[in-house]
Amino acid sequence: MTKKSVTKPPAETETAPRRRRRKEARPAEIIAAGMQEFALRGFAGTRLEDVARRAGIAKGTIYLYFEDKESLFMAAVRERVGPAILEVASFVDGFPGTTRELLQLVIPVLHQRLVQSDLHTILRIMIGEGSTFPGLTALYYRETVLRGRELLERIVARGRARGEIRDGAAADLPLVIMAPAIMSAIWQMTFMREAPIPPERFLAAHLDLITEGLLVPEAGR
Amino acid sequence: MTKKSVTKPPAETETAPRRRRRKEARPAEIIAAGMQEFALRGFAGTRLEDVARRAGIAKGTIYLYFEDKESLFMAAVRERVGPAILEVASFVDGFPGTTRELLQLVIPVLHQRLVQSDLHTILRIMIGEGSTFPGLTALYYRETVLRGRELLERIVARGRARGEIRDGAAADLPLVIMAPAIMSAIWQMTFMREAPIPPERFLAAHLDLITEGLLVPEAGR
DNA sequence: AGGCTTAATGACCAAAAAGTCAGTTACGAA
DNA sequence: TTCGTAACTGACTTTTTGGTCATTAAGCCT
Repeated sequence: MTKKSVTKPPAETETAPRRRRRKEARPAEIIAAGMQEFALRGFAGTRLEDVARRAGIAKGTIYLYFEDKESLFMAAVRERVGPAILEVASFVDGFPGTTRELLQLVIPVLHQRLVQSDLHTILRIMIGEGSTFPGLTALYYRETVLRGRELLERIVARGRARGEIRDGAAADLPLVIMAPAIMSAIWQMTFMREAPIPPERFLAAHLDLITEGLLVPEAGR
Repeated sequence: MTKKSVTKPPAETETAPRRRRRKEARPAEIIAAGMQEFALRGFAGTRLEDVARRAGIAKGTIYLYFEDKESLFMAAVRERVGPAILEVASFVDGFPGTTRELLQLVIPVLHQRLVQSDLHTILRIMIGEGSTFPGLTALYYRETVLRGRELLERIVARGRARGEIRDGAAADLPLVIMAPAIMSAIWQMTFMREAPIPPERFLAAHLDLITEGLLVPEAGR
């Protein structure tokens, strides 16, 4: 092996240039490729080399657009997560029906957004590696979790005002309303292989648990 | 720097020997130190060097007792998780009271075991890095998750037989019963810093949601 | 006290992957 | 057509860390 900083001899049909200059399109492509690799290997486990290959560029190009690996991930959070929450929030205000109907509308969307899409990837990375990267966690909390909490709180406040939601510890921590959706996302990512449970079953159980509770109304007190 | 494979010159007060031979105590100590580091940095992020320092030994000593990093983690799962589940399972059989009473007894224990103790560390690593290490996931599913599912299924079957649990999608997927506990564990590990919510609030909301449901019994249908 | 077994050590090795930069080339402007 | 800019490349450097092994010494046995 005596080659040393020698570039490859092209010598082939020069139909399409091997390189393209596409300053505008690159960032989005790199983010997309990054999310796919992050989903596969987690944050620490992802090699920028692989992200580059998936995006069809060289590793160095990534550093043209992003400071480092962490910046890339943060950019992904910003681009993907923001819109999802806003979309759900929009139809809570001014919804005409009962709380039951509202929940039956919102919870499926929650599942769809959390289990489908890239959101579950981000969720997984936050859980698994958040403590190693406090900056990521803070950003994710502000941009996603906090908005989600506000949304749920608005639903509960509305339901209470209409006399449709019981006072009690559950209503005091609206966050728990979405616990089954989170569990579903975790299950799909983690134990799908060992014991497949379709997301629809989680969704059905979720709706049933929240709207009806587990026990028969009159049983024991 | 000209030292080369030269050991340090002791030349100090020879009160206690710097090394001890303690074949029996080491494994447990290494596991304990490992769990602490895993909790702090995740699986991939943990340096065996740090585990060794925490255990007060040299890195090489770890390899005297464990094949590699993965074996160490697996040993930790086996040692910690097994007993916890069995303990809970024991008082479900032959419990005399109502399902409501049983849940009010079981769910707090679930929280305690999941949020306190090392269990939440293992949970976090499974979620975050399980897909990178399928062997770990399979072991964890067999030793923990499956046993937990069986436990919940037994509770639901018992409650149905006594006419205390409603038929419905929630009862068909007993797994969802523990969703709020998992959410609590995740919250403590991940967003504690951003927005502290004490585990007791999750526990209270959990009990309330499972036993009473969210909506007022008669509202809208 | 001397010898022997083996637990324990930590310098070292090799692999992997993040990050750098001198050189290459697409492509718009002159 | 030529030229200059800067997008792009990928070999190289650096850092990090899992895993090895020759050497040391604790502690038992005789």
